Amino acid sequence: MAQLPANVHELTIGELSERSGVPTSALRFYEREGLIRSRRTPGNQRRYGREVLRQIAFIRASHHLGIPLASIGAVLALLPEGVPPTREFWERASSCWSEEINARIEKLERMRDRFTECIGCGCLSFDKCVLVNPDDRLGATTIGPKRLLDP
Amino acid sequence: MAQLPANVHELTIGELSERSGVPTSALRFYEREGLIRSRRTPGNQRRYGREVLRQIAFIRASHHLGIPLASIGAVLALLPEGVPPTREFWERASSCWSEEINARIEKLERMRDRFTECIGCGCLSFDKCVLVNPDDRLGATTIGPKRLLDP
DNA sequence: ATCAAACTTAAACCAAGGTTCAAGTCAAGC
DNA sequence: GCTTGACTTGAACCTTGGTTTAAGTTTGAT
Repeated sequence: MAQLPANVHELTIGELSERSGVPTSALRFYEREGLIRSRRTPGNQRRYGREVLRQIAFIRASHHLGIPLASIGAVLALLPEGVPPTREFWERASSCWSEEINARIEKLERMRDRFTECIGCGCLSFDKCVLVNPDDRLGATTIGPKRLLDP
Repeated sequence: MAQLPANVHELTIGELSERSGVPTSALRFYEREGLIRSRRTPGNQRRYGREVLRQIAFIRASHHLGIPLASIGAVLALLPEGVPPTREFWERASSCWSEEINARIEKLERMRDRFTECIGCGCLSFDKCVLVNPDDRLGATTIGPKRLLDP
């Protein structure tokens, strides 16, 4: 056996993977995409601080909500280095995602109703039906850290 | 100029594209995927019957709802050839999609609430939080023409 | 010093839903 | 019967969120 933690406060990628349940390949991917960071040993291996565990929890939960990684990354980029994020930070992030989800739910409901209506009236035509060729620029809400920056 | 319709009842791919607003590349793709069909001229060019317009309206509306093309194709495959589909057919398809959308909405609502709760209690940990590592096999509803076949 | 386990990288591959391109063929108006 | 725009095909490419593989390096216990 080898590769046990030299430093109690730092995790190898394997340990981080085991504790988080996220494959190492995904962890490296997250790092390439700028969602998490690591220190490197003199031999170029990754070492993670404990705060990364919570960040990964946030990534997974957010991603499971359907938030794109790029948006999650934009929020995590606001985290100051080293300093543990405040609870307020997570709460603001949460409300940010909630709004996003609410918008998505409303959009789905609207579309469902339109579709049923559209089928009901038998139109399903390119001229009249909003669903067939939607100019739905309204639904294009921006996901991002705006509301975190601007409380 | 060239390629005007030889037959009033048939459309070239360009005409179909123009009338439907769907690029020819997408129309060919739909055909490759089995969602629509075409007759061929002796010179191997596609000609479409007018009924295809309505099928494409259905495809676009369904797809805009977030239904995967494969599921849409499975429903369209039930259309008898040549015979114009009954209104009942579209209504059953509609209710099929509505159920799917409702399930998706409910799932989103559940997740939104869990996420807020999870952030609120400050857990966001791998052990306790359902969102971080969900065993959410319940949400894996099958989309398909089952309900159309089995009224 | 040695050894195996764990790590490193780049590159290829997957799904979905197409778009773009190259190279060649068809249809129709004149 | 020629020209020109519309059509044909296959193959490569795109995005997102990763996984897999190959080949090589580091770590730490013995």
